[in-house]
Amino acid sequence: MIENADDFVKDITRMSDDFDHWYTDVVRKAEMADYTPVRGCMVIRPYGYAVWENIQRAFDDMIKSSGHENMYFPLLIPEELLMKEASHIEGFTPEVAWVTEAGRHGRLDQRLAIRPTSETIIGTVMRKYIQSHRDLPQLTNQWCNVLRWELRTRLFLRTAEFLWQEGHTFHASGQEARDEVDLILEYYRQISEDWLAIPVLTGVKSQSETFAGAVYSKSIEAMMRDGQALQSGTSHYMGQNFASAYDIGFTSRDNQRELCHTTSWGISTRLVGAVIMAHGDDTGLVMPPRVAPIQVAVVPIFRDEAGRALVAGFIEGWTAEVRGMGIRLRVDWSEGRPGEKYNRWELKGVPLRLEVGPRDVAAGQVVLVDRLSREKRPVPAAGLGQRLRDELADFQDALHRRALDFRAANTHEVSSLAAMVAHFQGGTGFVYAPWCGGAECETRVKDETGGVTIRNYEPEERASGTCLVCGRPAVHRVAFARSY
RNA sequence: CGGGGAGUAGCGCAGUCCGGCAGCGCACGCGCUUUGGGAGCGCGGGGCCCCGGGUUCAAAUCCCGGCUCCCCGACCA
Repeated sequence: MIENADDFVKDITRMSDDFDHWYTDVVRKAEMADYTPVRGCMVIRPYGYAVWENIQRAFDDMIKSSGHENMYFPLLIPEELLMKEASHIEGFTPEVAWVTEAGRHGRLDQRLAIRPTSETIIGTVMRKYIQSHRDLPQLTNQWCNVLRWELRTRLFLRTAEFLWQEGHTFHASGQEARDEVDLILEYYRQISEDWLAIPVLTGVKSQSETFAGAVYSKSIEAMMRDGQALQSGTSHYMGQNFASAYDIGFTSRDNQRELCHTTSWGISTRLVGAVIMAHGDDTGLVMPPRVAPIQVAVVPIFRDEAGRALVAGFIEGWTAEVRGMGIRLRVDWSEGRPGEKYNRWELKGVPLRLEVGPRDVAAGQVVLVDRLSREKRPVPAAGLGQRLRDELADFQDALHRRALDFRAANTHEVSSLAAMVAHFQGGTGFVYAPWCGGAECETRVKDETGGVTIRNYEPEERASGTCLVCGRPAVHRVAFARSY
């Protein structure tokens, strides 16, 4: 591993040599995030945080358009509250951190959990606001941090503390709650595919991977460039499990006391890691334009003060127009040679670069370079804003198409456990197989392959053939993969 | 929580075995020359050698105790 301090591509471990080290090198050298003195906790640096902010904005707009409202709930959850829903406790207790002292003068009569997720406190609070069927549905969301004491951490993908949104909704009927789960899953698909250019499998999780306390969980599953799957968002139907444990009820139209049906759903800063691992290459990051903090980097080239002034005047001639079209453009006036800047912006994955020197000024043009092909194309300065807008849209599409092609090339189909095991001896990617629905067969695959699991499946899709493990009639066609 | 590795300048490391002036590369500051794919030369600043004890004339180095981080597994968004 090369770990020199200078922030250049020559110091990034090659992806093909060691994907894990490549990832860590890129995250740190592109100034996305870094380690801190706090165990398992990262600092998200401005360039990484800006990506998260863009994701936040996009998703926040989506949920508000369908009537969801943001709230904020306490970070600390009294032990008694956390402990009401049996399977939820079982799932989360191992990774919960506790506050057991409260300063010099404070007294705690019970310890307080630092939220690992907020079903318990939100349910407890929201029950006060739900009396009648007229109060439903309640469509709440909060943007916050949570803490889960993970033993093994990885920047963005798994840290003890992370940022996310958690939606929690309360409904009068099960059907309405199940529709909510599907609506949010569709939003997540759009965020991933339309904004991040990462194709995903949408579907339901097997029972063993269902959220602690849920009736069923759905997910979006993306493929990283090492062929491993990344669960990138989840949407859960809780049935009346939480409503029952926390007594979240309402009076129905015909004056009957009924329990709510609830959902919860979340996406996190893990999505930033997904962008890095789904699109990056040996040169560094590749940012999808729609969430790229900088969409166009301009590198001025000049020899002396006179040249500098000439180039500066030329650039000023069109930056206002470009920015006015909502394009995030940055002119790099920092010291340093052009070559150094080319490499820095490529490392950071900026989709488009404009090189502008005296020759270009004379010709009334700029040299356009895109991060995918890295070919140099002269384009006229006249109408540059529209040209850049088109190029960014094309780039977004090309990146998505590349990811689709990559996934297709790394997706396979098998019909027997032997074939599954053989594939994952050295192989990666998604492997579809018919499955009977039995947990034992799922476990068997995991044991025999050393960790391959069912990512998700389309519940409506009926499988033909027989279960890859037990040979009984198959019920579902499911996607298997190694996952993060 | 098991196994492994590492804490020395902002970053990456050598020095530790065999005790004896605190080093190298990059980064950083200044000057000059440069600038269309990672510039060159010169000068310069910067240290709680992870923490606490012990041994010794003398400890980055040896001994004892502790802390932290990273990697690999099992667990997880």
